[in-house]
Amino acid sequence: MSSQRSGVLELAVLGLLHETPMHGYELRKRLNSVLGAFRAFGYGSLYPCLKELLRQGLIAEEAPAGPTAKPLAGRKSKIVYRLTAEGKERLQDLLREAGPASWEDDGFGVHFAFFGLTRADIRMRILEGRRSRLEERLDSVRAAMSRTRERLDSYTLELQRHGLESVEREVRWLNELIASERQSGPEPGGRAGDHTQSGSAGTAG
Amino acid sequence: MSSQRSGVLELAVLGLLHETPMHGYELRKRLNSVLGAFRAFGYGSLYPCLKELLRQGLIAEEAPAGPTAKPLAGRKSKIVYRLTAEGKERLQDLLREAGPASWEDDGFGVHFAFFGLTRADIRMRILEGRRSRLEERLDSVRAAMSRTRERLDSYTLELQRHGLESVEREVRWLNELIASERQSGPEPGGRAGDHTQSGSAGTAG
DNA sequence: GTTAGCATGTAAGGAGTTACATGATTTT
DNA sequence: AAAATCATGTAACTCCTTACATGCTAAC
Repeated sequence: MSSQRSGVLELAVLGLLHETPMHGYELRKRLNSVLGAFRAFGYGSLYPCLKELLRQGLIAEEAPAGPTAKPLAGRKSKIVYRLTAEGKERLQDLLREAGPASWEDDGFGVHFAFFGLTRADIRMRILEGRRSRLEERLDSVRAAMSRTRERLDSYTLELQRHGLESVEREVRWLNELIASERQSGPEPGGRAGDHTQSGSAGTAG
Repeated sequence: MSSQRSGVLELAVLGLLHETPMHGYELRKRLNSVLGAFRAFGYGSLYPCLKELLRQGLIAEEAPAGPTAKPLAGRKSKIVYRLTAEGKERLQDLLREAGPASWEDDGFGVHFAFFGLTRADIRMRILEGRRSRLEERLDSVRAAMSRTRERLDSYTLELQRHGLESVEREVRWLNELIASERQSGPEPGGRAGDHTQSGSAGTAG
């Protein structure tokens, strides 16, 4: 029955509101701009999510700046949301989560979008996790392709070929990112702490 | 409450059973081999789907070959499914559907996997529909990127860049496929009819 | 003064996923 | 006869999508 417990949206909303307060409509545009090519949300997902985050006290309505700037007559105008202290904590928790969910397609994209707020060691774990996940996929597809060369017509083969190449391409991309991360913050001891950005998302192409 | 009305699974299952009868376990493996890198299903999706297709009379249990080859004592062994006449009709209907659903990520992949069973004119419409869809996406992402160059950190930018490149790559792939299709079957008049394969999924790289 | 776009929401439901439960068959 | 793996199934749940309903605000 609704409630939007977790999912990518929660992280995305908290992450965006961490930058600056915003109202829903604006949030949605920015959401689809940041997640860009690989994910899109509609209002039907966003507003229920905001409602739930509000209920949990992770976000709050911003007090309207000017003194009685339109005294909200029948209650229907822009509602600007901001992150609460609990919301910031929750965001940090989500950003520290480096489990399987962070290397599935959806989870990875959103986590990556907020790498700027993520600790270097977590970034590395997510990048490596994602890479293993993709390599598993490559293995199983390649295995399936060689198994008796299951009679496949040319279109199916072409689809497989293109799929494989896409995944291989992403693996190369991850390799570059990982190399670039190692350069900027080798994490010498068991260090853990500040999460200010330090990696520069390699222009290593 | 369940029922699996449409969705990609129905097409995929009917398409696979069109080649040859199979039981569920086998079907699932082949499913994940054909759809390979871009989609995977579990039993929790497949079996309810088979159940529903059975209910609709689109598939049927194959009569066990040998005479009373294990008289199915407590009913628990391999169940081989085959396509019925209605199932074949339904498959043809699905293969003729070239609407928005056929150029979204999921729908496109599955439709493409069965291009061998699809009429040439429909193939073309789907390829072109997919291409427009991706070009829309490119436009909106590029627009978002240039709009005041929304302050984005380096990771977000890197994500956008990689996303754009992936989509551009797919567009190029589609262009090659479309060119290759035009060569083999230019569809001279208002021709419509046979759906035997004739395109050869261009090795035009 | 009416179209167009900004802004907020809800109800119903689709399409799978997860976790579980269980039996049959082959391998060691 | 124990372990692995083949094989089938269900209940509960998740997360989002679609379609709808509404009102405000600026431009023409």
